[in-house]
Amino acid sequence: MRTKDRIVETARVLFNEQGYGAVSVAALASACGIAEGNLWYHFKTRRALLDALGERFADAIETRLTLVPGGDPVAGYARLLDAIIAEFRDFRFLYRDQRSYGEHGERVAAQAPNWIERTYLQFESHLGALAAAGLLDWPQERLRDLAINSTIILRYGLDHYRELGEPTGTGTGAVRRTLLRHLTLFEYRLEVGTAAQLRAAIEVIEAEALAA
Amino acid sequence: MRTKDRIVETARVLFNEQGYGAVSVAALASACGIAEGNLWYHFKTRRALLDALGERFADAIETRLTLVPGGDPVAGYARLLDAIIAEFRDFRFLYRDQRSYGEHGERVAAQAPNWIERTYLQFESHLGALAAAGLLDWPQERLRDLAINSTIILRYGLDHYRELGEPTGTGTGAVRRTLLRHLTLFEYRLEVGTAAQLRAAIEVIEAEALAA
DNA sequence: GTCTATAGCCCGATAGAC
DNA sequence: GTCTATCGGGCTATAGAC
Repeated sequence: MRTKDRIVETARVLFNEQGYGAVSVAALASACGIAEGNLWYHFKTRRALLDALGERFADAIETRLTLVPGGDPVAGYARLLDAIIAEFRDFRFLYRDQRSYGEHGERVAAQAPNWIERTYLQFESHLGALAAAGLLDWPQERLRDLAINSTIILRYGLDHYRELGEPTGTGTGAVRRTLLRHLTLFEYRLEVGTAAQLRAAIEVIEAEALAA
Repeated sequence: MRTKDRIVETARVLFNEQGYGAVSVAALASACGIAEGNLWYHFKTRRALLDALGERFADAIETRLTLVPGGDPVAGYARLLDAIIAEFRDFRFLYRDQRSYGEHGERVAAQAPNWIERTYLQFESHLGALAAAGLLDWPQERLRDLAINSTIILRYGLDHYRELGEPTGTGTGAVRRTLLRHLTLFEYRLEVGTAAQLRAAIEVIEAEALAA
């Protein structure tokens, strides 16, 4: 199964770099160092390859969604930011190139709206934990709006900075800027030390992305 | 020149509906009721057609960017919302299908970052006008962040609701939801009557989109 | 499992008659 | 300006030898 996995991983990287529609099966096989026919042996259709990546994507999301507040709420929120940014980065083409393939695979198509709703709830619970600990001064009834707006800004941050003409590759600071942008939504209501901790966490996430 | 204009307009609608990459020149010619060769006469390359649409797009943006505060700041802000939503709707494929063509045309590619920056400033000045009139209670130093975050949420609202599995065509309420979503950023700091006026304006914009 | 070879299709673009 | 006819190329996918 080693070749099959290498195909999937190489495809993920190439799709992220060049776009799903711009990577032909021939180019992918070449990048894998195998013949094109061999790739067709492992994946009967181009679509089957996309679906395999969709399954990986679904697993990553479900894992991230298990992150619930507990212990230090600041550290918990930093972990959530780290995980969601990694998700956006590792499966960027799935977020970006949706028009290049008719529809997602069954699992992704069926679950995507549900994942977004649960992401809202996840952010709401983490932000609620900060509020409950007295670190975030935010009224309960506006917590859901804050969670939704945070999710949207994190989700589209990289796309937005690309449209602004800034590079979005690793080490360009686009991740950092996206995280700081979402922080502007509520930083002025954070306890000073908490704000500093989150800013420090953001620098760590950016540095980790650079190392990876 | 009537045929040429009809090609451009038909292309705009089809690209918005089906995506730039999904509309072949043959399909476009068929939709225009002309032969494919005739279309090649009017546009030497598929790319030339895209550039023609890019010019229209640039004109629409420059027109929208001329909207400056003056007179009633609430009415002025409502006009801005109306114009920017129309822009997102009329040239949706240019915002959405950027991966389907290598790069934008010269004018769009060169100006896009500048347009975004000026849009930030435009929102900042309109929100500032509301604040200056005592209708929005928002500190001067956080006005720019509010403007940027508003811009981002308006820009990606339709995309987000589509990912949420909701229809985004005309009359589906996606425009309304997008506008209301951006309003959650500062509605709680608006004077009550102003909030009501903006909500009413949003209903008008949604109704107009339905009629058009 | 991996390869070579090739079928079959659709696309963007051209040539040339009217 | 508009048409019909066609070319060359790249792509997904298949057939079959090793």
